Amino acid sequence: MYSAAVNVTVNTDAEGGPRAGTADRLVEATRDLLWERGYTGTSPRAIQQRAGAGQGSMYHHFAGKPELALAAITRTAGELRARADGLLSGPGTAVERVTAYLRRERDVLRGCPIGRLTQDPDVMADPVLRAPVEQTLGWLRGRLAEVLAEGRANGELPPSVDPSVTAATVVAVLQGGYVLARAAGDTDPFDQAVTGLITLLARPRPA
Amino acid sequence: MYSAAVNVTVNTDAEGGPRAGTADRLVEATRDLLWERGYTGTSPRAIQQRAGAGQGSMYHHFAGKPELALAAITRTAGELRARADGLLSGPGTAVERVTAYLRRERDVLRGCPIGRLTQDPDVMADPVLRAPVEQTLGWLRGRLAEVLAEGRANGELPPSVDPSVTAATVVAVLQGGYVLARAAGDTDPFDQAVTGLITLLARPRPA
DNA sequence: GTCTATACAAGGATAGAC
DNA sequence: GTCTATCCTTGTATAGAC
Repeated sequence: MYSAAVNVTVNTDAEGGPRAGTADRLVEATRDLLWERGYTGTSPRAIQQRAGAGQGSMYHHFAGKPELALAAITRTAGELRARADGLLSGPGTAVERVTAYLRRERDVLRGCPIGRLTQDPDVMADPVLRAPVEQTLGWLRGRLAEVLAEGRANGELPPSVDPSVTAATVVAVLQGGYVLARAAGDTDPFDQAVTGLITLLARPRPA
Repeated sequence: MYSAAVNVTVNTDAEGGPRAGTADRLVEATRDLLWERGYTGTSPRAIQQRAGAGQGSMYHHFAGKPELALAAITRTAGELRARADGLLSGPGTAVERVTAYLRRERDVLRGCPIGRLTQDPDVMADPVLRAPVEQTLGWLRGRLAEVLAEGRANGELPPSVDPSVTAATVVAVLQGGYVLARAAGDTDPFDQAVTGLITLLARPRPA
């Protein structure tokens, strides 16, 4: 079994930066590769090459591929959560904050680094690797539901808009928007999906 | 280069059925494995075992993994399109047909067999394999846009509902719903995402 | 901590017998 | 058409020297 904690030399440089320690560089390389190629498509060799580390070095810092993946996924999940919370807990009305989150700048054609893991059977089959994926997306739906509930409470949104249900719709539009954009090789479908949702959400209530 | 045409012995049995020809069984096995494990995660060996065919047999019928994958993807794309069109061109008002399509029975936890290929870098990197993915999802958006345009024309939907834009939203909710369901290990988030969308779509227009 | 050597299964395919 | 033998590369890791 491998644990969530990773031994990383204390390092004042930014994570993964040019002067980062070897362990950090390995984690950053793994993050990139998981995002691009998924778990199955990512080999230890490829990680080592991208990190500029040797075989022995990698296995000194990490027990193997699953442990490295866990470190990578955990770090990515933390960042995703922090950025989402920054916008959803920021200034503005409820609908404005949800809109800001939907419209925030994204690397659309690369897709969601957490959502994509959902398609990786080896990740989903391993409870340890799966947990951060499940938790992150679960948290996001919950946080969005809170904001939507605010909006309903203060009359921005009609009573027909169930917060939990609508939160699922919002996250689904993002995750699905990535799929459409990648299929089309173009960010347009993503932007359209988001625009369509915002239009439906912001439509003035029936008098 | 491999082509889209596949030599399949004329066979009165259902495709992939118990008495299907070897070529058909290979294609069916490939379809299953692509759906479950993606392109990178699917080996020729695994295909042969699932199809009950030997090495030599497989390479007699197909030039290699990419050609098999193309046959599998093409068949899956055709089925997806036929089923969607059946509902979208069926009876009922525009909103009813879109709702019927959204609510149709699905193997939610397995996800979309076409959408998932979007996450496979080796598929997306190959124009031949990529084309059916791009076309199928593009066609679906277009067909939905037509139905939504009908709905707007006859007053079911308000003028604010742009058909193309909303079609992207509809497909995104489905594709993203799969992601959420798989992450949660539960079909609920999918159903919620769909319900949320239908609620927003069917909301009576402001007087 | 990092390097090199070694190991062995699996991926992906070809050759030629039957 | 199908089977077996063979081939080379890559995936994933261990062992031990430096």
